[in-house]
Amino acid sequence: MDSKYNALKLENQLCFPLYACSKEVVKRYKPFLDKLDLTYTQYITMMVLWEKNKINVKELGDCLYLDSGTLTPLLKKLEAKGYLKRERSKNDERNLIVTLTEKGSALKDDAVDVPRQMGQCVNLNSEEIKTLYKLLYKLLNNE
Amino acid sequence: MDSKYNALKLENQLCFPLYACSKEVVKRYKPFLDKLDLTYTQYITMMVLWEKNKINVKELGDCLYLDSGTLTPLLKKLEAKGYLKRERSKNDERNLIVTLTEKGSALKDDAVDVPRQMGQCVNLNSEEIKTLYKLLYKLLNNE
DNA sequence: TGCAATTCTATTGTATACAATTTTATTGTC
DNA sequence: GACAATAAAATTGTATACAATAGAATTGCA
Repeated sequence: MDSKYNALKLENQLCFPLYACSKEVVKRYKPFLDKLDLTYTQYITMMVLWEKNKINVKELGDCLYLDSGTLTPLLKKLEAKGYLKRERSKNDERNLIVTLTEKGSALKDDAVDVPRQMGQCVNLNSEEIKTLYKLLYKLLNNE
Repeated sequence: MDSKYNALKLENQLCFPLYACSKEVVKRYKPFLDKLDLTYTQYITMMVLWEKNKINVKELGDCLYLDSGTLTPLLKKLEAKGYLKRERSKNDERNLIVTLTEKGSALKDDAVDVPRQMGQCVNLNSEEIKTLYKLLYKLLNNE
């Protein structure tokens, strides 16, 4: 049953479970994030802001592995919801600085329970999670 | 430095490296798939067809974790490229059967080298790949 | 200083994803 | 056989992603 095409089978790919798993996990977030009126991408964007308070689009993109083509419309939506402000840097007008508003900051308290709730949707023990985490970052950074 | 917000840091999430890694790996496929004029999603769709030759949209969606909203336009594009045929089942007109064409079948020989080329873009040894693979499927199926 | 190269954000165009709904066909039940 | 329930695709609407390009500001250097 061995052929030169074996490597082309979906079940022999590493990429596919990665792709499918990523979508699946994002989907499991949905019920929790719906309550906050955030999409997954909006959620991880807010996460960065909760840590940094203020950041420009370039740095945000470096954190999230996203470019301005994705971030510009996303940040406009989060601004429309009142969670952040977008304004050009005084020092360098090329930079757009994103700042958390009061409302955006307050949302952090509503979100604080999401990671624990998600943890209960994942049937891996802490050892497995640690291993998976390390392998993913190794692959991501191609060390 | 410990606060109730620690769990909300991006670096403490499992979901994030999963999400970022999935996109990164798809991106590494691009140069190889460009030569075949296939996107990543089109590529994994063709993979299923190379194995099954003939399949309906529902089963294809079960294999790929995609629904008709994604698959219908994608299959129309692959049909336009001449790689497959789309026709209703005679037995049950609800089912749309997707069948590989000669041209689609021939593409398999051009694609056969892609997995090996991709393997060289991934800096994990075979043990790590096996571990990662198992953990991803465990998470995906939530066993 | 002048201006080419670079940097940063926004825009455009294409391709997913997926929830919700609609359309069409088939099944199950009385 | 009528018809409600179910099933499969397609459609609609919204939100990413990202390559390629454009536009504006800044930098570097002859």
